[in-house]
Amino acid sequence: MKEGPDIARVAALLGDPARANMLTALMGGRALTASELATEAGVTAQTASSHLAKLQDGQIVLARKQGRHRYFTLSDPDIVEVLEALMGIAQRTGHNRLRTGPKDPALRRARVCYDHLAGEMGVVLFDSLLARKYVIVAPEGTGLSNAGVAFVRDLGIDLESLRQSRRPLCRECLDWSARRSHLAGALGAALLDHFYAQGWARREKGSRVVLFSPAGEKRFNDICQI
Amino acid sequence: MKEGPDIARVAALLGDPARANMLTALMGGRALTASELATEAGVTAQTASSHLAKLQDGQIVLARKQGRHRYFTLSDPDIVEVLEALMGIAQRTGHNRLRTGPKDPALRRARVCYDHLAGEMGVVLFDSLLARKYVIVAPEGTGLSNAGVAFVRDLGIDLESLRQSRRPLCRECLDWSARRSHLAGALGAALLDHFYAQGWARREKGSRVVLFSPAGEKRFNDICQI
DNA sequence: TTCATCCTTCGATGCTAATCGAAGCATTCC
DNA sequence: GGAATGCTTCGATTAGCATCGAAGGATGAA
Repeated sequence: MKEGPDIARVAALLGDPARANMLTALMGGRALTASELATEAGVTAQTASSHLAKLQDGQIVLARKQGRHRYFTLSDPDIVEVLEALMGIAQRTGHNRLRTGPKDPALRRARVCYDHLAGEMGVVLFDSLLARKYVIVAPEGTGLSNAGVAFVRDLGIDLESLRQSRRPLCRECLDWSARRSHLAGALGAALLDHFYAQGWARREKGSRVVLFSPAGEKRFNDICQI
Repeated sequence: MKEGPDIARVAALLGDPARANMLTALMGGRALTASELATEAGVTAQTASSHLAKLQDGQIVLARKQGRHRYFTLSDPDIVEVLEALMGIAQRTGHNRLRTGPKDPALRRARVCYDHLAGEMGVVLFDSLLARKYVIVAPEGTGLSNAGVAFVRDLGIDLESLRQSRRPLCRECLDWSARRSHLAGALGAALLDHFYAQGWARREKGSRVVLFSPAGEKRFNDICQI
């Protein structure tokens, strides 16, 4: 009644179906325009505009104007985490809007969580990095060991430029489908980019699914090998 | 639009002020009756009953009938985590319902997060356990090292009975005030109980604040000493 | 049994907010 | 310049839901 931050205002922002659809779409990581989000949410442009104003006011999304378009992104990694956590609860309590189809297993297998890899393959990757002590979880924050630095360099990823961003290099993100953590942060994003660049995987159009080619999956398993 | 669990239903449940007040009260960890929750939320018993039915239906809370009372608790550690995470966002975006008073600093210092210690002191405790490698964060779950087992035994805590519960022994929980993790799980709860039992600390009545006595804080610092 | 307490159900009310049509800016394209 | 596109503002409508009064079970106390 009297102490603590006000959950209700934030939760109410996420609690409208149209807004939730928009946010789920933004979990795909690409910046989307107001009209794309309107389509995703299944509402008209006017309605979407009103919703987006509220989300922006509540600092859930960021807007960037470019030409006559306005591109929206999620404002903060914490938002991404809360959304994934909410998905976990929704899932467990049987509130899913899945039309059970081929998408469902594929989503669990490998999907984009904003800009990094989630799903079973994301968890496998994270676990293998932890098991080899390439990634260390410490009180002052998760980070790379010396061996981890070498591993990332060997993959051909430019660590220096990653370190220059204000974004934390490594970050845990709880996975709603696997109920385990996967790797987020600048490195998480860079690894997924690497998979794309090497042609191991690509995004399925219009969804969060990440499709690995047979050869790509083999290479992926190789680098996860302990 | 078509894939992934339905965030909106869950978030909407948390997004009503009355329900959010109830849930915040339940973060105190004690089971509360329907009428207590009505008072916390500032609504009549009828209204509270309707809200509680929804929360129960959505599997956010559990009800246990005892005599003519119905006691409610949060249903799941994941719910606790989501609530704390939402508090973090609400806080950062300046949506707090704090009447800035002495409570605020005290809440940041030490408070109950369901049934374990949170706030600065909770974070200090967790960090010190990690630094001494008493608690190990591993892919297959957070756990106690042999040294950690000895440490806990020395405190006079019965580990065997803790292990017998289905609840995980160690668990990380993100702290909204410190933006760092503190220790949850059966051990987290047992440690806080220990602090109470030793007379080092007590609950402030009607709030989540944990008050350490000067002597108790000294003892607490001793056991956190590396 | 009778009364009191705790909680729920029912029904009515009222408010909030989502929605969309229509119109108005802003920007880009031709 | 004019037309087209992307987005926002305004206003009116509507639906959903929180709220509470009144009444009805259930449990425990006397």
